[in-house]
Amino acid sequence: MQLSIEPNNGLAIYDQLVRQVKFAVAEGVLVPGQVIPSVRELAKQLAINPNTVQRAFQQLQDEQVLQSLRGRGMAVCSDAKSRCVTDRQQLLAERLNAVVEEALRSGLEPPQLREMFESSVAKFDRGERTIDQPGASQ
Amino acid sequence: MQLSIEPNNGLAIYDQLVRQVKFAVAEGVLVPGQVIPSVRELAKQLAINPNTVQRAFQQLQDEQVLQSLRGRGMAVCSDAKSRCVTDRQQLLAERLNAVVEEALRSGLEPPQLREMFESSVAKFDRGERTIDQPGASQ
Amino acid sequence: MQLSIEPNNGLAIYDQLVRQVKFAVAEGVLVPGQVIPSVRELAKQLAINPNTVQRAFQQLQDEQVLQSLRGRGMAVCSDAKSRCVTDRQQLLAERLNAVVEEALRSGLEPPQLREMFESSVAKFDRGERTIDQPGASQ
Amino acid sequence: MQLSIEPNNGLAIYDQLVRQVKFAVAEGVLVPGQVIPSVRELAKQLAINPNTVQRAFQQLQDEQVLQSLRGRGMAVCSDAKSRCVTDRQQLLAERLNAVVEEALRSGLEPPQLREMFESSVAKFDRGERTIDQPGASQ
DNA sequence: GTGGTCTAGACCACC
DNA sequence: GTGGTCTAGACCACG
Repeated sequence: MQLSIEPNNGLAIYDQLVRQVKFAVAEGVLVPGQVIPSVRELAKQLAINPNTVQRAFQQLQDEQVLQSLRGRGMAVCSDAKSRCVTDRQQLLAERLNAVVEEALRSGLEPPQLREMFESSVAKFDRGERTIDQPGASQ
Repeated sequence: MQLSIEPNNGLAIYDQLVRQVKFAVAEGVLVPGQVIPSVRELAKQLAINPNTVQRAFQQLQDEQVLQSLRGRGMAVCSDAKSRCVTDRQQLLAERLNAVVEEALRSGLEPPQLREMFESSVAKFDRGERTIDQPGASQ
Repeated sequence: MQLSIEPNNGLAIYDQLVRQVKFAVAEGVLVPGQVIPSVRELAKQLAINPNTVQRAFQQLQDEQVLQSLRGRGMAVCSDAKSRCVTDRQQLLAERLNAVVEEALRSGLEPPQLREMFESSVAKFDRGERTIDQPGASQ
Repeated sequence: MQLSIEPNNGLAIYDQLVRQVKFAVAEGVLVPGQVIPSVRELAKQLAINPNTVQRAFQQLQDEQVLQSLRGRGMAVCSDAKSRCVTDRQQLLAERLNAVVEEALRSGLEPPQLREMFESSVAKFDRGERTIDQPGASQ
């Protein structure tokens, strides 16, 4: 698993962790049953406070994405994948809706908005990404 | 001018005000030179603290959208409109970019994303909006 | 007498008036005994609030630069000139002192400061002034 | 870091703080990356309201002199020094220009002004300062 | 009346 | 512990 945090991007660090873990599960990078690195391990690796990792794990446990295996660590819940997939879909849909609504309400015409949208897709295709994701193109 | 604040939507109140004023200027609801309602007036009208309004106005002054006329009130800067228009365009583009990038990075294929996008546009066209805009549906 | 006000230069309007009148007296543009334009006249001419002019005159009266002649208007006090001259000198000296002190305290060396000073003098000589003063160069 | 505020000197307290912090960065008293005392700490130390300190810090953040490290404090931006140095130079130049211009416009002749200037420099050299600077006389 | 500043005290999210 | 936001109420300078 490859996690990365961006301080000061407006999102809380623990929130970035929660989202990234969910995404990893949704995409199959993390499979149900798999034991993930310990709190201390991750904290050291990401150079953040262990409390912050702990908080993210707590939330993931509350949402039944992770479960604690006594003495062995945290593992991905067996039924987490479907939950994460739909979670992500819904989250994306909501955000997309919000942006589209604001754009149209502010007077932008659908054709212009469509153009902006296609431009964003094209920009991604050209490999302009804010965060590198090695191997993501395969 | 019709301002409205939504508490607890994640955005600070003063930030909501800043954005709404900028949008109003961008759309011509507020025209350059126009003197806007006083701090106390707006605070009473929106049922928030005058300091909060003051803070928003301060930021708008820093960004050269408003200017203070000593003893007379706050007025829209003469060259504020173009600034606000480009501001809004850029802000929307950034948010759209972010959503698109996240969607594609998480494995969604462009065709599916396009479908979601069109669905959002259609939903808006059908008049499903979080905030009513009287008469906007025709 | 030629007065001019610059709104929003940080200085209060009534203060600008006070200073300009004092300067005019110091330079002999206004001579002792001379009756100056009425409050209403000046207010209309400068497009400012009569209250503001009144306030400036009040202060000038307090400082014995102007005196009210019942039914005739405000006139320059007979002994105002010397007072205004020294006033101005002292004011300038204080401000110059303050700038020099801050510059030197912040580590700037006297030669460099001298250079800045001469550059300012030269800039003025070249006619680069923030406020036009027609005929001032003769 | 040694900050001090002078109430009622015409400048707002938060503005005095902003300037002093910038100066401290410009002179290297505060170095990039350094975490400065907390809002509450400074407020207690200077006997002013935490909100006032917070306001100054907010402005310094807007000007990219400080950055907030969530939960850890405020730190000097890595590229703040050069910005602060030029800021200060420019500010001093502007003030010097203003004084020189006013002096010359009011009829003072360059030689006399030069004399006043040298007198200010000499006064500083003799150690007459409004604020003590221990050891600065050597 | 207007904006600008400051204080006091509270609550929140984050580390 | 940290910074960030908000409220309540006060005082000032200005027009």
